[in-house]
Amino acid sequence: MTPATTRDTRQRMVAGAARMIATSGVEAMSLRDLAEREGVPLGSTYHYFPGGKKQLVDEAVRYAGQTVLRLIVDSRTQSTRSVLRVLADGWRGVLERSDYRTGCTVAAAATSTEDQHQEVAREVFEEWHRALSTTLVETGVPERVAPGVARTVVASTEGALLLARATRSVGPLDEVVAVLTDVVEAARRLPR
Amino acid sequence: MTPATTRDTRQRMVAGAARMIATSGVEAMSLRDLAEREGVPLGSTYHYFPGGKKQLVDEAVRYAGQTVLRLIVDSRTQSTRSVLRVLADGWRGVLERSDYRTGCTVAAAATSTEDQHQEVAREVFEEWHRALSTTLVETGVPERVAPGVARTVVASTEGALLLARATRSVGPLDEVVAVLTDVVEAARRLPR
DNA sequence: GCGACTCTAAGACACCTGTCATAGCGGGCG
DNA sequence: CGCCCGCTATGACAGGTGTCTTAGAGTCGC
Repeated sequence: MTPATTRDTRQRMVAGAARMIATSGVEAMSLRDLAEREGVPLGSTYHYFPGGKKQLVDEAVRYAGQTVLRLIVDSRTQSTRSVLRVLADGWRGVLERSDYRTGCTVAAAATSTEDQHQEVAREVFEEWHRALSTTLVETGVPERVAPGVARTVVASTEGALLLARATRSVGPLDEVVAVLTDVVEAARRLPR
Repeated sequence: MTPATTRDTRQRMVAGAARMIATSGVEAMSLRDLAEREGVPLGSTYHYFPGGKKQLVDEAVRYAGQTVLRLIVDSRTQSTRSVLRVLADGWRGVLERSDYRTGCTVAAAATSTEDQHQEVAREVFEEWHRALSTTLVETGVPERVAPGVARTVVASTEGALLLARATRSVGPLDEVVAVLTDVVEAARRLPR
């Protein structure tokens, strides 16, 4: 076996924390629960994360952010499916796999009481927005309106996720994506 | 003095809880903090709310929901300002008064770990959606597309609120409302 | 005035939280 | 082999949480 234990345990904690945060929120995520659920010792938490829970949360949020960012960036090459569809399918999977209990890790960080986590959430949201803007421009949306449309896509996706969790159905997500698709199509027809 | 103490103290707790939930989330809202901040005795909590924290939270969420619902319904009469502007101005006030720390009580309930609170959030969201749908239809949006547009308005407003908090600026709210306005206008031009 | 009842005051209870210290296992390197 | 060091295991600590009890103050109607 490779000396993968270290990286492995650490990575497992980050991924597990991301999921738990997306389900319960930052404050309600307990280190004991996480350690138990991931089968790692609680005592080791401060070995891997000397900064304690705050550091672990920040890394989890960045990790979750990168996962979504990759979705957005990768969608640029597969021209058959639009960014909207890729995003919607990704979130649909998260919702269905968790029985509509898990949402967005970054959104949870944004509503944390800790300023530090809100700041990280801000940075991730900004990354998403930039990538989305670029993608939209590349698919024919005028540069002038792309930022506003991209912001709306980010916002309404997060909102739809919220409604989907409360409703325990993907309905809201589908409805919102349908409207959003029209918005992007209309934007593409605008004069450059 | 009128015997307003009872109603007063109770009402103060509900309103205070709504604000604290919108700021810190359901789980992070502490009954001790609330009692101290509102100048009411902690011991009396279970006199007014025999169901404990859960009952208080549910009432706070319904109270916050009704406040927004009234905004939507009332906007029907004042024809000069569209629902979107009324909603945006309301949220802008909440954000600015709290230094971008307070969001939506109902959204906080929707991300709670307690199923009971998620259910209440669902009901409130549904109320908003119905009222908004009706308003949109009355202002010329075809009945066929109104539900989808209304859902998108609710979702993107919630999402914009999230982004505004993380960004500590009303920018996202304004951007989203601008796009949303175009969406509604376009919907009005659709064949009935 | 007096009884009844609403509300307050204070505190105790069990539980859970993040944090950290200390002792011990275990395997890779010299 | 023997040492060192990354990692684990265990448990303690202080502080915070929702909850509930018990005793007392205050006030209203009769």
